[in-house]
Amino acid sequence: MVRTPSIDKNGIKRGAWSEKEDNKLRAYVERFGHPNWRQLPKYAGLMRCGKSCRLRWMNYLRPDLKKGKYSHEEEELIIKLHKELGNRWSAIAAKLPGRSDNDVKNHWHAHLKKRARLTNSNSSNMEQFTELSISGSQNEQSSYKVSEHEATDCNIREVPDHFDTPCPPEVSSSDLNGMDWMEEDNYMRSMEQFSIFSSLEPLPDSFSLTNPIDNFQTESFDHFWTQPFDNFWTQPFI
DNA sequence: AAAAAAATCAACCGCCATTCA
DNA sequence: CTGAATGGCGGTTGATTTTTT
Repeated sequence: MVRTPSIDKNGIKRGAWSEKEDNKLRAYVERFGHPNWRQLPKYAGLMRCGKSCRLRWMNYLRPDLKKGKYSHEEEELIIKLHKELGNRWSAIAAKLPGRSDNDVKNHWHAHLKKRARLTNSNSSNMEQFTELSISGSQNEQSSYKVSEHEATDCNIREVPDHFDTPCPPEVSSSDLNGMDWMEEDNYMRSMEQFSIFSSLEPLPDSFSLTNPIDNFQTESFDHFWTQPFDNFWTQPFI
């Protein structure tokens, strides 16, 4: 159900995400946040575009995501909200804690569209509606099993708190093929960066002091920008 | 048992709104 | 004001799985 992994002409990886990539992205976002999605993959050691990283996080890795079957209440709410808001999936998803817009949209097209249409066109015929609801539920038994299985396989909460990727990504000469000097420099730096932060569990205080995100939260903007960038090359990004 | 059809859902694409220099 | 960069959104695709024939 996922697209075959491939690498495009710019060296950007596409298609299904591997567990290793998920771990890198999760570790990075949980530690440093995501103030800039476009820059993130470079510093997280991912050969993905920022858009792809954002999508993966929002629709799959976010720790508050709810997996598995939709409750009857959730489905009724989606139908009601869709009637009010139309195809504004993000607005609808915002009312359903733990559900992403993509997930809600998929569920609508797969399960609810037909039901909503029937409810609208034949709202007086409750018998027919009930019958369709029951057959829908039977179909969903199988999809629920799949979801449950997938959730067990991929559930973030099942993975130990400290993800198991202590080793930095390997750098081979083939990785550098086709890169100009600047890309190569950035890539090598990101590898170094990754190896630094992933090998420290937990990070020492001295590192967190130079973490720009922490500084943004605790120091004034001016104070932050007047600090010397002693270890500029090993900071995540600014 | 095999083939065909339908269902599923993660991922991609293109567009638009916002921000910032 | 303008244009580039970025984030976010909705529509669509396509590989895989499940169901039906």
